[in-house]
Amino acid sequence: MKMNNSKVDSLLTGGESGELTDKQKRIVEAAIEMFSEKGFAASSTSEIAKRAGVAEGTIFRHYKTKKELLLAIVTPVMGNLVAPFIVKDLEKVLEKDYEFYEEFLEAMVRNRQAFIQKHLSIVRILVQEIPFHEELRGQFIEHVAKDLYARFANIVSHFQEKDELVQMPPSSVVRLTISSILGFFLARYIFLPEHEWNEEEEIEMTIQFIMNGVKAR
Amino acid sequence: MKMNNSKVDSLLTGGESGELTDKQKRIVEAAIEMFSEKGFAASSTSEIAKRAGVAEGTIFRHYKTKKELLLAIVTPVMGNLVAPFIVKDLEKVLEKDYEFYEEFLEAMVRNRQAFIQKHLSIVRILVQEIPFHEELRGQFIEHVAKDLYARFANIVSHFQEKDELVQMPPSSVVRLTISSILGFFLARYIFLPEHEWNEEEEIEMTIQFIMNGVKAR
DNA sequence: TACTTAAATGAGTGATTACTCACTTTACAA
DNA sequence: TTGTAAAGTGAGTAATCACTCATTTAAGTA
Repeated sequence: MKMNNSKVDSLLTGGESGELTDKQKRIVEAAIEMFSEKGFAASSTSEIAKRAGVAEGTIFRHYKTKKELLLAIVTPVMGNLVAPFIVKDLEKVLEKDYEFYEEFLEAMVRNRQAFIQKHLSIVRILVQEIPFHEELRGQFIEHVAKDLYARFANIVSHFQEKDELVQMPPSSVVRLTISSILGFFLARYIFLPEHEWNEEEEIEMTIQFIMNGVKAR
Repeated sequence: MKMNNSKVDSLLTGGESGELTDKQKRIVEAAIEMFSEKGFAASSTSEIAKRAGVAEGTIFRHYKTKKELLLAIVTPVMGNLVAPFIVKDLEKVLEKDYEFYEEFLEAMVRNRQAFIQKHLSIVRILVQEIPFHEELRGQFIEHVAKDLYARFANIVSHFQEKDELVQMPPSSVVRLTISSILGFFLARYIFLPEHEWNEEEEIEMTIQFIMNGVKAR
């Protein structure tokens, strides 16, 4: 297996069962590969088993259904999408660490980019499967999108109060900021992954672009 | 059928066979619904036939394979994604109709938004299926992405020469512009379609945001 | 009206699928 | 070493799938 095992270790062992058995790891790894390459619906448990080097029945020893396997893979990653925003005493952290919105923005973009890079296949699965799975979409909206918007809006308010950002509904600043970043990440990682991207330059440019778009005038 | 038939008429009859028969139309409409709701792989020809009110074999009278049905649906729409940019004598059109990049941008965003709205289900299918179908992705890259970038870059150059836009590689301006718009459209139509969007306001805001990001300083 | 061609049908086909379960193998404790 | 529980296996199951094709129906022409 050429798979980078840190992908399995770092996020998928936080469950109630703790450590995954070797075979379970291989099942998860094979499923991650297949789901991201072919999509959930076009990936058969038979092929996942073959790829993992286990019997098909073994998959169902560990996961009741094929869908449960999918959810076990994407749920932790989805839960972590908002991670940088879940900080106690956010105001204090902002005051201490980020004098300007630009600094916060840069830290956040780089942090999320590193996260995406690290869990690329799983993020791909998430993006690709959300339109087709009600429970996934429901979770995404309730536990990611809403939370992200609310917390991010607080951050924007913080910098608006320092007259750093343009006076506009915070949720609008959030929406514009996220759209730009999302548009870049999706093109970069989902739609045109083979394109030659100068990542560093694109990130820098995106941040400047966003800053020019939302700074106080 | 509650389906708006203009979706079938306006883009899917330009083929070599001209008019579609009534049953063919119903097959296409049912397939559009199913593919966009469930994805290609999870949509069965049996269910498409049932939804269209025809026998399953009828699908294969008109389309050799299920994949051919998919391609017949998305290919015309994909070909039209670049339509606004395929104009003879582009320079003359720009000089005559668009004094500022902002005017061009607004016209283009509204035009594409109207197009997406009109062919929403098909655009959804396209976006959802591109990661899984090599030929789709190949076509998208060769006939849409590259063309769009090249032509858009010419447009940006045009306005840069008028000192209207910041001096930066045209392809970068294109990338930033498209990322913002793409991010908005994807959130609006694919990831969070149930959210209450004030479309007019969001478009206006997005255009101002982009202009602030790329206008000459 | 009869004949021919085209369109549509639906039963059938071989393959594939998610999952089950009887059996086998492995791991652990006494 | 023996016994028990856990993990793993792979043949089998009922259902589903994309597609075929013999037959029926519909449409058009003379």
